[in-house]
Amino acid sequence: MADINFSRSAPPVDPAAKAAEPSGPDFQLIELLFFAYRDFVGDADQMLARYGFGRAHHRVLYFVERNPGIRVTDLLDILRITKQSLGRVLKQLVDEGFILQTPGESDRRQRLLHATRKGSRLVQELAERQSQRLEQAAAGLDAAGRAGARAFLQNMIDRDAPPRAPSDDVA
Amino acid sequence: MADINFSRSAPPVDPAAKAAEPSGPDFQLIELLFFAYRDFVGDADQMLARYGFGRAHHRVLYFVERNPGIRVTDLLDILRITKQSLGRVLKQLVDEGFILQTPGESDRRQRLLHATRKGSRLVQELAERQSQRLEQAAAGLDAAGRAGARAFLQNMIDRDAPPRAPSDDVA
DNA sequence: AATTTATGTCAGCCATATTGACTTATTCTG
DNA sequence: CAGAATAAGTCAATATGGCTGACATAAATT
Repeated sequence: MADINFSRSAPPVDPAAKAAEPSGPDFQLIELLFFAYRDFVGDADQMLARYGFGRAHHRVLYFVERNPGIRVTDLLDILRITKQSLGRVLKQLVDEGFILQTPGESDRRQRLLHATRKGSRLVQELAERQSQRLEQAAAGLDAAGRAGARAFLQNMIDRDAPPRAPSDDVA
Repeated sequence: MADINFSRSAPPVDPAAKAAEPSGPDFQLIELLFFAYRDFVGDADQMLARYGFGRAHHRVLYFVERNPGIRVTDLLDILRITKQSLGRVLKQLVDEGFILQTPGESDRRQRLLHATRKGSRLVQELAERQSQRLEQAAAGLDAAGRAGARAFLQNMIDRDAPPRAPSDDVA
């Protein structure tokens, strides 16, 4: 694969060519994000396959573990998927004992979601593997660099949760 | 959605709680990556929909634009998909005049790929929109922070392109 | 009592990816 | 040169994870 222009090989951008500012889009950074995220989720994909799960299961289980007792509606808002899409993977996670549903105390229509011990353990395993990659990536950086990386990602996120049309799906 | 534990709302991690180190996986950073990447690709998705394209088309067109004259095999190696998957979107991009195929000069089995002017223009538009988000995210950072963000992403990427089994698909 | 809300479900469709099996050119090699 | 290897393409079937639309049920609200 001679002379392919992506991150793993020679950097396409000469760091010394700083003079002419109107250099257009930062292709290097765009590619960095693409490859970094791919490898990042790839870690989890491998482990999930051993359970017969996919990324969708990971996301659901993750946010349930991180938000114990979350309502279905709120989970849908975080994931930004439809309840039909959620339903399929959630059912599997419940059937296989990774998530538990309990009726809401004040509102018994709710089916509040909790990770079981088994579910928590899986989330933990997955997070540890992903965190390992993140720690190694941060290892070469000083405090300012690490803070910068975190702040950069934080700033990339839309401030205002893009408004849902008032009667979207949760109608 | 009271008290949901994700990046947009109150940070789950108290920055002052620095004492006990064995704090486990960095959930905050994991979530930051998830939401940041989602919004990042969301920008492109919107524009692509106007052309009847999806993310797969974007990736193909992007790497062709960035690697003019690339061979199909090398594109497959970058994208890490099968030629059948590539075939579908590549055909559309060629049929609709975004990509051009030219026979290799020394090896006429090759169908070297080039973005047409139309294709380049679309890549540019998409990259500008994505770059705008990246620039805004970097705007609040000093030089050290920006360098840190870039280095962090770079370090997240697997050094060694994970070895393909010697006769994987390109058989 | 009527309406709204929270949740779930059926059916069908789309986009993207996979495996496996073959075909057609063309190049390389013994 | 004959045969093997390589570059590319194609057909068919399947999986995953999304989507829309149409309903159903139970519980809460008005």
